[in-house]
Amino acid sequence: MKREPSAEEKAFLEQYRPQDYPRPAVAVDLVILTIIDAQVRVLLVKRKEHPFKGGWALPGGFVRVGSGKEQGEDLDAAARRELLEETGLDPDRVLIEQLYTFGRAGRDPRMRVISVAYVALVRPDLAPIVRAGGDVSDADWFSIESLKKQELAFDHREIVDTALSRIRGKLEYSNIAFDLVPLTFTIPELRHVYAIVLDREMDPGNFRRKFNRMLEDGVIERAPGKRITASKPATVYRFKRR
Amino acid sequence: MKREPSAEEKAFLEQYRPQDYPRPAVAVDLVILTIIDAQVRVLLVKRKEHPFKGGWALPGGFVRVGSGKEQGEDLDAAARRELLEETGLDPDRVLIEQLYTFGRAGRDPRMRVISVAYVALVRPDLAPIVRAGGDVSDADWFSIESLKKQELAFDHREIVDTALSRIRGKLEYSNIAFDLVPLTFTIPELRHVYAIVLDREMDPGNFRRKFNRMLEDGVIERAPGKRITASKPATVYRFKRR
DNA sequence: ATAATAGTGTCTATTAGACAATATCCT
DNA sequence: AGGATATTGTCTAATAGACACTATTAT
Repeated sequence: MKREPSAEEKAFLEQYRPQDYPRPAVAVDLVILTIIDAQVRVLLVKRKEHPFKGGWALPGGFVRVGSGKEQGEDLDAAARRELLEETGLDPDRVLIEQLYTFGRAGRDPRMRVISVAYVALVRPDLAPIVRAGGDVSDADWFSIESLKKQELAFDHREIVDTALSRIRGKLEYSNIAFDLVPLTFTIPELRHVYAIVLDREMDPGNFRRKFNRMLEDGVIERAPGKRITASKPATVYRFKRR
Repeated sequence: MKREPSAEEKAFLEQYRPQDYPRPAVAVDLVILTIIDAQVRVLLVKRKEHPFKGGWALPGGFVRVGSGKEQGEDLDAAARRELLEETGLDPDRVLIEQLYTFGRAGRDPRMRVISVAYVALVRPDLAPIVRAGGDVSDADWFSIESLKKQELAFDHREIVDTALSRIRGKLEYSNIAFDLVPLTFTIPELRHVYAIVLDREMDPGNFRRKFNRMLEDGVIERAPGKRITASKPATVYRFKRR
């Protein structure tokens, strides 16, 4: 929106003082997903402070809001900053997108907190470096399965569920699967990702046919080499982009 | 999340005082859509105050945040309240759902405002009563076409575009079309809604076949009477729910 | 040689789309 | 009777799923 404010409007803005109606705190929370040991995993951090001290929660933090002309950081920037801070991962190498905004009154007992949730997909070859960043005991990749028996802080379970449902939906009609697989991959490996995320077997033949259409569309291309497996080696491909 | 805080945590909460880091204002903005005169229309209101005084903007307002134990209203509640206040429409009779959260720094020149945008679909038979609520000159249904030449306040054009793109997408795989049509409708009427929203003609025969599957699935049912038209009258149906 | 799985082929059912043909009502 | 459009029918192409079959490698 590029426009030139009128003189009158400029004057208004000069003398404008925000009313002190109570304002909520605004946070970004991240659902950082990857695949480790054939399981979908979400990164959780152990809370150091009340409330839910010692409990597991999604990584996140408050959005930086400046004062005066400096209004602070964009929401996306806050999400990317948190990703970097909490995992050490380069936000440019990770798919990160806004998920949904959770703002139920009382979701944080301290005060009114509105949380803009983001989902991030981390390629499994990048996931191991995450631990290196912080104290191992303070962050861990929880499998979705184990989450069923794990209590989460705040409404973070609901946020995780929303994220999974979103990712499962997008798997059908988008290319996000390529963000859950190393830079080069075989068709069976990609198929496993689908099977793991959707939690159902995919027919190898039918999957390959779908995949071949992507090849024809130029979305992916062959990469050099073959992947050695316990049986017949598989052709290696790579996604075109990045 | 139902849980019993420990005594220590209770003590923590008792003495907790929110830090006075600057906080953003949080608003809900509504993209209220309907169909009038065979055009998709969005409800805009004329701004009474700076900035953008006299300009057209999406209806909306700040989320009510309490202080202390009273944390105020949920985001959905705020959206429903604004809908009622700005249009007089019963939120229970209107499809309303969260769209996306816009929080770019500088999007409001006064101060940092994070806007949780909602989309609402108003059945065309309910749309006329909207005017009655407020001053006619202060609110109007703008056709999408006319919006191209109409400047909007803040980043509201981006919000409207996001809403339209969302609605167009959902038209393909959900039942939202029934929220853009009167309680009873004919197949051609429903087809016109698709054609208007997607901005392309729909083949009458093919559309009917898709529609017949909904009939078989029990999503819709025949309603009494026939719709008299300029030519052959059409069978009347109704959506099963509400 | 055998196990395992990569990769191909075939058949069926479903759905979208183009388009022709018929039915029914208003004027 | 004629115009308009609701409604039905037909054909083709694209896609998904079930499943049989062949190919190639490690062991």
